[in-house]
Amino acid sequence: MSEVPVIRRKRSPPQGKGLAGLLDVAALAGVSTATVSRVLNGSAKVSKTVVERVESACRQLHYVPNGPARALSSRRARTIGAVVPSIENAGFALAIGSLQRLLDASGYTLIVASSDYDASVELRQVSMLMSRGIDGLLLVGDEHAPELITMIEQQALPFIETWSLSAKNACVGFDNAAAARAMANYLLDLGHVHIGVISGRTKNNDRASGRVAGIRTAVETRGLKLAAEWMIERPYRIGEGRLAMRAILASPVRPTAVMCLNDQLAFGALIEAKSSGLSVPQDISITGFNDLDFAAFLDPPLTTIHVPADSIGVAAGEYLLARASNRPVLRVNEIETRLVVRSSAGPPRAVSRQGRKPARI
Amino acid sequence: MSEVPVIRRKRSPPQGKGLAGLLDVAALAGVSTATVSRVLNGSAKVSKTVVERVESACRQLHYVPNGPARALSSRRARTIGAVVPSIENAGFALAIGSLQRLLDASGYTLIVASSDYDASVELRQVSMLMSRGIDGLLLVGDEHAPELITMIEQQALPFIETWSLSAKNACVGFDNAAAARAMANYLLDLGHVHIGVISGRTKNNDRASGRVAGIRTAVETRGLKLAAEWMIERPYRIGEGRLAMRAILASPVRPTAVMCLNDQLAFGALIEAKSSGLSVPQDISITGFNDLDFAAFLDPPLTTIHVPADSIGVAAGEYLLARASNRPVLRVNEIETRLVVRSSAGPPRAVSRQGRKPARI
DNA sequence: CTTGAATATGTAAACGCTTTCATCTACGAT
DNA sequence: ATCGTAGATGAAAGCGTTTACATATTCAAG
Repeated sequence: MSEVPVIRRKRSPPQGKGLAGLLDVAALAGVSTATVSRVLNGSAKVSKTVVERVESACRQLHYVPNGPARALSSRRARTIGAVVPSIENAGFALAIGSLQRLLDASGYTLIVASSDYDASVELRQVSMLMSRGIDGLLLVGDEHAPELITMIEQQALPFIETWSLSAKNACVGFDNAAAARAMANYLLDLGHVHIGVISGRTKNNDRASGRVAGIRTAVETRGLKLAAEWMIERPYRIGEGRLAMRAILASPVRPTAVMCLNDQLAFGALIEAKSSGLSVPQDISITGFNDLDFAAFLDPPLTTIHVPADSIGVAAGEYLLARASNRPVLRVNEIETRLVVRSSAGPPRAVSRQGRKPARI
Repeated sequence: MSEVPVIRRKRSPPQGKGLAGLLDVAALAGVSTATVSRVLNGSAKVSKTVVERVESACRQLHYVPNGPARALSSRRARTIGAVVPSIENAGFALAIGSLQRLLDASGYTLIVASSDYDASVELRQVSMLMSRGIDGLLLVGDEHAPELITMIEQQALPFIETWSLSAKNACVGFDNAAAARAMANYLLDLGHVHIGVISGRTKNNDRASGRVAGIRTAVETRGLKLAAEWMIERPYRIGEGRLAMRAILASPVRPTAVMCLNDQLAFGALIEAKSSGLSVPQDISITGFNDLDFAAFLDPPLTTIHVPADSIGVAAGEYLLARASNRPVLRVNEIETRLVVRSSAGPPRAVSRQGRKPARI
């Protein structure tokens, strides 16, 4: 019951192992830890001589600041989180890459997680990121688990949605419906009447469903309609595009154009069309979406919608950084997409209602 | 000069804003913070009733643990860092994706940074990751800035190198030279004598240089040699592969086979060969490396080396996780690659020393 | 019974920083 | 001289957890 508390230790060998801590730097430089911190963060005026002493001490000791301690003490993690459907998807990889570079240049770190197009996984990932401590969050799309937004707002975490436009949340993206509509109109203008659609999964995916809706609008505006048997939904992969095209070609009446809502699907569709003896675009027109690196190199080069994924990443990063330092921001940042006309789409041969026998399974 | 220290505050409104802290949970559950912590981490036996009270309190308060505080206190960040040359490269994206999923399942977070194939950037990124607090590190290749390894070892940070095999560091990868040698031998066995090589940048890149070395070995073993004018080094991109092929085809004498050390380059090379009127593989054989998703869909399908990038990610993750919990590990984990024979390579037409006029530009 | 493990829980000291105050100098204005 | 003020630095209180150590409590064995 002594009054004197037991001092357990006050660190003498620098930081357990052999790592220098702020205290060691301060001691070497002959100043207080407060001053060292000020020098390191530039958070207050410090005399020139002291700055030099501190910097040299840091160098001598190979001082490496302790992130968690900094985060805990300053209540800022200098970290941004991002949850994308799949990092393996080239578009997202591009955006993430550019975002990462941008953040890095500002001393921020990026943590990426993927939801695999599953809203509940997304929710889990976000809560994990939040408990990790992040100063901002990037999400893809405007369709999430209901608790998601609540949770984010409850903690007052700045966040931005990407790839779509949102009616109420901050966002950087484009009007998926409008872009797809533009492509559909392009085909309609060429004279196509029978249009097939190979889309990505539309569940929990406003980009995919928006694009389909856009096409539908365009088509119906002209008094036409989309045939259900030519509407196929598949994961975004080349092989899947191929299978989807095969199914479409097997239908008794074939469309004269097939819109793929992603370049991978278009790649597969193209392969299948060619390998079943059709020539593109004479026998069938095929279009893509995204304008990935390979699109221009396909045979024939793919007519597609160019989406500047890297700009999305950069814009999202700038927004988040601005929010992190309380700078003013625009809620909506519309990114421009454009129809890239190459040669995988052309006018239909005629009102081709051909009766050729279906392609081989 | 009073003896009684001034108590500045002891938090009453839960955690500044409105976020519940451990203290709040403890209060609600009627236990100490230590017990709550024990329940949350399962780090010690706690009676059933208490566990329930605590869990319910957590739920009621929407308690979200504070990562930085945890990391600081426990000295474990539950975070793994990875520095890859470029996240935009499909191979790395694949590996990172599978690594991320694996770590996620174990409650770990992944932080990815990219070095852009630059050793000094890599060094910077690693030191940034270290100051962020990581429990393990994934690196690509066995060639780094000299200070890098020193720095890592000084902090006793577990790390693993990937994609190559290392003589001294932990690694999961394959023998790049051997894989490329196998491909070269395949071509040599087909009868090719004049072989061109389109490789990635070999500077600071032991994978690329290893592959080139492997080819050289194979060729020289047969008493042949690689012609310098058919050896081109370019960034890993389709367009670059095309340009490289164009240059090779412009040389007075053309090789009968061109080995591309990456599928993107092969893609470009293929396009160029075809568009300059050559048929593949009759006029010229082309091979790739990596077996990316599109390889099987090119025309003709690409003969390439299959590299299971996702397995590399998983194996690296398992290693790091094992190290993090002091489980035993193997230093070297050799991943199997295999030659995938498709149809972009075949026997040379003859001892083709054709004098056709060079392709355009 | 007493003693001693074993078990369950509480207390409070770190963890390595940032940041609020307080202190101390200098120096120009009065 | 005296005071006020601005600028530079130091002292120490947190930040929200984990965890070593201390403190009951329980129960079997001696």
